[in-house]
Order: sequence, then C-alpha cells, then structure tokens
Amino acid sequence: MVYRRTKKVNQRLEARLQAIMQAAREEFARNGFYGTSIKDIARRAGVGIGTIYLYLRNKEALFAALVNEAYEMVLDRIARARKNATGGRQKLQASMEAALAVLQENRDLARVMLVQSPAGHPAVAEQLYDLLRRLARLVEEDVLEGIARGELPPQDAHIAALAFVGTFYQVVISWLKEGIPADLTAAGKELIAYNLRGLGYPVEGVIENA
Amino acid sequence: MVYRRTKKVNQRLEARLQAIMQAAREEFARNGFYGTSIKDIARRAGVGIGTIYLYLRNKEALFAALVNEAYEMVLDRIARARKNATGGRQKLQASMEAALAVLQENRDLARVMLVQSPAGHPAVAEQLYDLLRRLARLVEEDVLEGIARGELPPQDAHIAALAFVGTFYQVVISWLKEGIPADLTAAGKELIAYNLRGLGYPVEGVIENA
DNA sequence: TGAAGAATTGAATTACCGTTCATTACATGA
DNA sequence: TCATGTAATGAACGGTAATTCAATTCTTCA
Repeated sequence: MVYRRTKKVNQRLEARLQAIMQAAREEFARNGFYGTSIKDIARRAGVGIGTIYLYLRNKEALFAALVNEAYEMVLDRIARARKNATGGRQKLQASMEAALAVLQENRDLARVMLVQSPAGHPAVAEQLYDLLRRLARLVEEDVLEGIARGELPPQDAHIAALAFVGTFYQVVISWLKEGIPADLTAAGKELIAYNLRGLGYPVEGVIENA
Repeated sequence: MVYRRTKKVNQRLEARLQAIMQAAREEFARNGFYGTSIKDIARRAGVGIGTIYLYLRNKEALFAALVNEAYEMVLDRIARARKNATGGRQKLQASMEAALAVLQENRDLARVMLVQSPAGHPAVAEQLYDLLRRLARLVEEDVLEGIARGELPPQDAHIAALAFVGTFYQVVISWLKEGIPADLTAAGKELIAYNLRGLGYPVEGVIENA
C-alpha cells in the first residue's frame, strides 16, 4: 500500500462536503426540492456532478440532511434554554425566545425546513410536522403545569398548544417570505405577550371589564 | 354543418368536467401534486388520458383550478359572515366561525389548498400565502378598529393579525393531518377565546393579578 | 341512412433529471 | 520517479410522466 490519506486531504474532503452542503442550503432555500437539480448544486459548489454522489447517497439524502440539521438545531437550542427556566411561564418564554433567535441566525436553513420541506419527498416533509408536534407537546406540558398551579384557567391544553405554536409559525413564515417583521426577535416580544394573554396569564395591557 | 351540440351533450360534457375535477380533488388531496399523475386522475374519473386535455390546459392548470376554488370559497364565506356583524369583535368572531365551518364541509379541498399546495408549483403555492395574507389583513383592520374604540390595548396590529391567523392555520392542519380535534367547529370555541384574550379583549377565564 | 363534424382515446413522442461508471487527474511513499 | 491506489468528472443511461395526435367512436340532422 502506497497511499494513505494525509491530514491535508482529509481537510480538503471536509471542506468540499461543507461546500456542497452550503450550496444545497442556498439552492434548496431559494428554489425548493423539485426546483433544484443536482447540476445546480454542483455548479454552485464548484464540483462535478458525480462528486456529490461521493459524499451523499442521493438527492433526497442531501435534502433530508439539511432538514434534519434544522430540526436538531431548533430542538437543541430550545432544550438548552428550558434548562435554565423554572415554572410553566418561564419555560414558555425561554422557549419562544430561543426558537426565534436560532431561526433568525440561520435563515437559509429555516427556509429549507419551514417553507421548502413540505414540497419535498413526503418522508422528509413529515419532519416539519414532527417538529411542530414536539414543540406543541412541550407547550402543552407547560400549560398543564400552569393550570395545576392555578396560574391558568382550565382549558383545552392541546388546542392552546397548537394555537401557541401556530402564532410563531405564521410570524416566522411572514418573516421568511416577506421580510416582515424585519427583526424576528424584536417582534417576539409582542408575540410572547399575545400568547401569555391568550393562555390566561395576567399581562399588563389588558383592559379590565369592558 | 350537420352537427350542433344538443343540450344533452352539453350536460354530459359538464358532468365529465365535474368528474375530472372531483377525481383530481381526491387524488391531489391524498397524494399531492407530484405524487399524482394524470393517468391516476384519468383512471379515477373513468376517462382517457387525452380527454383531460380537452377540458383543461395541463396538469398545473387543473391543480390551480382546485386551489382557486378553495380560495374563493373561503373568502366568499367569510365575506358573507362579516356582512351581518358590526364591530371588531363580532366581525372577528363571525369570520372565525365561518372559516372553520367551510373548511370542515370541504375537507378534500382544504387538504389540497392547505397541505398540498405548498408542494405544488411555486406559482400555485403562492395562492395559499395570498389567502393567509388577505385574512391577516382583515384581522388587522378589526384589531385597529378595536384599538381605536378603546376596546383593545395599543399593540402591533400586524403581528397580532399574523398570530391570530396562525392559530387557526395550525389547528386546521392538525385536524387535516391527524384528525385532532375531531370536530373543528367545536374546537373553534376554545380557539376564539384564546385569540380574543390574546388581543386583549376581556374574556371570562382570565385569572386576575397573580 | 350516411356525410360531416365533434369527442374520445392511449400509444408514441418528448423532455427532463437523477444516477452510474469508464476515464482522467491527483496523492502517496518506497 | 513510478507503482498503486484514491478522488473527481461529466457524458451516457434509464426511468418517469406530461403532452400530443392519428385513428376511432359517437352525434347530429338532411
């Protein structure tokens, strides 16, 4: 044997993989799964078509890797934020801020996951709904905790959790598609107030008895 | 000229068009734009492949016609509901109930528009976002009216409107994908309360000052 | 009834794109 | 340097499915 990978080569391979992933992130974010061809990604990454298949099984695996990246990122960030919070209300607030921050920092990835993944292969599309379901479950737990402590009025915690997640989803979609609000985390303040009021937490700004 | 369409033929043509549209509604609702072939639709409608092209320009036009049907239906139903309501709060409530009712009555069409259209051609996908934008605009007007009358606290009406629409979207998606809630209009009551509280309307169930 | 035109059909055409693989270029170290 | 293996490449392949159109069937009415 007269050839063994040297460190330099390993670095080049790693850099190439990253170039391909980055090119895919940009292309898929802009043009979606079916609107992006392997050729497009190869061109943007500056590699040959066949090269992509040395690094990833196929087009779907490439797309799925990106969606999964976004999925893990959001869940991970939220989980860490919740560690430092106690009580339903604080956990909710920390989760919301963490989610908006991580999306704002990774716009392309957010587009791939939230806007383009439903247009991909069904198996991949499911991951978005799975993320939303998991987020809703977290919210539901917090709501149930709030009700148990008497901080919240009795209510259908499942519906409330869906509503809660829905507000974020819609605002993020608007941010991704129209650029409004321009600053996602700033808009988050309004959004948090809306949801805390919606759940029944006392928040300043409510006008007493009409 | 020895042939002129008779009434009977016109009826057959109309019935065929409807059969094709209905078949497309069912296939697209279940399998999405890319997961449905013209052959599938033709088979379900009981016509030849070529026949479909006598009635509709192409696959995209067929899909777009369905999305447009849903779009018009929802807007029309909401517009009529709002006619009989006065004041921001009542208009909001009437709109919400109308939207949920019309979706519940047309589940396949709702699936095509809300679940499958994002997966279709970009031009068609835009229509869903356009609908959501228009609904948000209606909500925003009502919120501004509420603020002007002093019934609502000052707030970012645009964010509130997005949040409002988002709660409905999420619950409807859950209903379409998982069948939960089983009864959409029943769940609407919770949802309406959530949003009215979120906006700042006084609603029973808020716990005073923690 | 049969000539004229309309409606229907599905096999053939066409276009597209993901994937493969024979070939070339590169890297290693004896 | 060169023998040996690795990495990279893109033309060619293959499968899929939308769309077309020549041939057929149906409808009308003189």
